[in-house]
This record gives sequence, structure tokens and C-alpha cells, in this order.
Amino acid sequence: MKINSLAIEIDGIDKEILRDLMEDARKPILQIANKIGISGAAIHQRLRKLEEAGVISGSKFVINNKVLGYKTMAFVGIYLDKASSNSDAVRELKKIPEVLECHYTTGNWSILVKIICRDNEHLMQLLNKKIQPIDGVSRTETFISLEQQIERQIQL
Amino acid sequence: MKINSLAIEIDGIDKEILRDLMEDARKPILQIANKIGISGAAIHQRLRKLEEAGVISGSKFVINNKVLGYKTMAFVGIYLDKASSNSDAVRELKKIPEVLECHYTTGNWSILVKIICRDNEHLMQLLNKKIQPIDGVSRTETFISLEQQIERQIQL
DNA sequence: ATTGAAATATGTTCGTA
DNA sequence: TACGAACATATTTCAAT
Repeated sequence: MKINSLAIEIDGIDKEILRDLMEDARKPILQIANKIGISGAAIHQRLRKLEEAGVISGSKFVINNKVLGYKTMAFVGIYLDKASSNSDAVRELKKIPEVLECHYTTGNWSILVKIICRDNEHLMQLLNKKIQPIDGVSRTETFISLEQQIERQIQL
Repeated sequence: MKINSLAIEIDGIDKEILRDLMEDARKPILQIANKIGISGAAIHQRLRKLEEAGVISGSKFVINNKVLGYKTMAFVGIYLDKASSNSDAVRELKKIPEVLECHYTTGNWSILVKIICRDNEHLMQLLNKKIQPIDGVSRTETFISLEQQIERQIQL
């Protein structure tokens, strides 16, 4: 593992370890070790270094939104008034649990958010009652995800 | 846990367990058990049911893209020719490792994708050499994420 | 950086309530 | 559903290379 100004370098063994754990965070280290052909202790040490280097941000259980009744995902482009403070709007967006992602973006909008709703009715309520009323929001454009075809992390 | 036509219901204890594991997939069951005040075996049993019910889709290590040198995230709205087959375009998008998400959407575009690039140069190459050339793609609109302010899962 | 083995911690199963 | 105790696995540490 080497550091230059741009990026931390990881070798092939690190990649194999990470690929396995990116797919299943609870995969036993020894299983990975046997597959790769090095000891569990070596894997353990590499993981420690990868964490120290910040390559690993953490781990997550992934929840199936649809099974819990959240069936509508959408992207909302938000136009903010010139005068308004972006960070105030973001602070309000953070309070809305349906907002999963929020990006400052180049282009037409000031902000792009990804939201999860139970259904279209819920989405409409969210837009009208929670997002549009935020101070500084002048207009929104909504794109409903009819079907998500790809969902993955960076490929190592 | 009850099933109606819309959603699986989970109780407060399930939520506490899931909240912990959504934050850290490797958090020891016993630690969660002690915090909640039930036995490890009970947690274990509940997790098994949640998996059977499909509430848990899996678990992931989360990789820090920036640390690995991938510093530019962008959303690309893709216009497809009327005549073209959407699924052919998606098949090509799946082959591009920089594409992290891909959605069929309502609104202007046929498809919205989220991509990760090393830098703006890489993004430009990706658009010109990989995405624009896909059969059926007539035009694209790109929104660069200047800063991601929110990144989370559904809140239980 | 890697190893094997020891020590510790965690996950899993099962009989019972 | 939940429990505890017995059992099976996994993680972590460490001295040595």
C-alpha cells in the first residue's frame, strides 16, 4: 500500500479481500484466507491497515425497502433562490427521513436529492408538504425511478 | 411480524437490531442483546426471521471512493431514441464499471445513471467514449456532484 | 508481510419454559 | 418468543521468520 497525492494503492490480495467483504460483510476471514491461500492472521493485518488508511468506511446491513412497503424511489432536482443559503436548505433536508442522498450539483439545479417513499401519494405529500415549503426552494423537478437496474459499489 | 399485501411489519425490537446492524454489520449480537435486554439467542432467531422475510438483503463493506482516487461523482440523464430498445442500452451500461446505479425514470430522460470517476478528465472520457457511443443513446445531460451532503438508508 | 498456535470473543443450536 | 447452557466457529494476538 503506497500513498501519492491522489490515491492509496492497494494490491491484488487487498482487492480480493475487499471484493469478498463488499459482497458480504460477515464473510469469515478464514474462508477468504483459504480461498486466497494466505493465513487468517495475514488477512486480519491487511484489514487493519485498510481501515487505518481509510479505504474501508465501515459496513452495513442492507435493508430491502420494498419489502418494508417503500416502493417508490425518486430523484428531485431542487432550484434554490439566488439569495438563499444552500446550507440552510440542506439542514432542512437532513430532517426529512425519506431523503437518502443529497448532492450539490452543477447544472440546472442547486441540489439533487434521492428519496424513498411508500407510494406516489406519499411522494406527492413529501414534495408538497416537506420539500417545497423549505425556505429558499423555488422549484423542483421530480423523476420517479420506475425500475432500478444497477446498484453496486466501485469495482476493484 | 405480519404480512399484508403492502409490507412486512417489524416490531420495535427488530428495529433496534436492524438500526444497529445497518450502522455496523459486524456489531456483535451479544452487544446488541445486552443493550436491548434480551438474550443473544433471541436476537439470532429474530435475524433469521428477518432474513427469511427478505427484510435484510445482505451486508456490505463500504469502500471510500475518494481515498482510492475516485473523486468525481456524477449523474447522467440519458435520452434514448424512440425506436431503440431500453434493455439493450442497460446491458451496455452494466458493462461499464464506473456506473454505480441505473434507473428507468419518468420525465425527460429514459434513463438516469450515477457514475464514479477519478476526475473530470476521466468523466469526459467516460461520456464520450463509453456512454455516448451506446446504440440508441441520442443525448446526455450531466450533473456533477460537487459535494454529497447526505448518504443514508431508510430510517426505521 | 507472513505464519501457526494460543487465547479470547462470538455465533449457533437445542431443550425447556 | 424467549432463555441459558453447551457447543462450534471466528477473531485477535503474539513470538518467530
